[in-house]
Amino acid sequence: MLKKEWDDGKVRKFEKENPELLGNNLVISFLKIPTNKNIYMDTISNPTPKNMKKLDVLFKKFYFRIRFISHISTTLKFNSINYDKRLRLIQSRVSSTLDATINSSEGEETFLDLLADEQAYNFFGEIVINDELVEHVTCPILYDALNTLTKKQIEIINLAYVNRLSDTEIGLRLNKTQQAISKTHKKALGNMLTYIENYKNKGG
DNA sequence: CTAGCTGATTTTATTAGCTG
DNA sequence: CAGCTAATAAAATCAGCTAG
Repeated sequence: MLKKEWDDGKVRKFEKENPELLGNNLVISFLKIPTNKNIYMDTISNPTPKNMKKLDVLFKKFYFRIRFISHISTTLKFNSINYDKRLRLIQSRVSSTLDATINSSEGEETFLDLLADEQAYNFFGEIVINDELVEHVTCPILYDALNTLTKKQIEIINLAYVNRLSDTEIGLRLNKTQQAISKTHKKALGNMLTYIENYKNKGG
């Protein structure tokens, strides 16, 4: 490659006449990149429209990149802060229920620990999805309590807690009114509670 | 952008009364 | 007693808005 024929005098003159431009942090960063510096020297030494255009395009690209990175960086920071905020908010709202600790024969655990994963793996490593709540329950008392319910009650409990349907949706599926579902649902929970309380009172 | 407020709408719970 | 309905009360959710 030919040695650059730069006019040092012209460059010095230009820099003397434009101290603000050359003092600009963005311009300083731009000129730190060798390719940019070369085009800059070319353009000052030989300011043809072609050279000027080249330098202009190069600087625009450089500027866009800086702005883009800055934008992405700000967005990421902003989003991560909000994500964290939201997480803490959700945590503060639900912590009193499933995260509450209870005493069991296996020491201290939370209500969340009593629930098994929705997805379990069988002997062959295949995912098995159960649609029966009993299959998800690992707490023996809860398991027994579930088994005291009527067929209808179990059906509604399954649809409500496994299929995540609302009372209205269950009613549509079973051809019953929402109120009927709500009543049976409540009755089922009440029956289970009675069973568990009786078990505890007997010294379980 | 989020939290918080408000009014509208939807969902859930309760009640009274009926049937098998 | 279990299970159902209609009417209605209560609670939860949503959409739109504002202040910080």
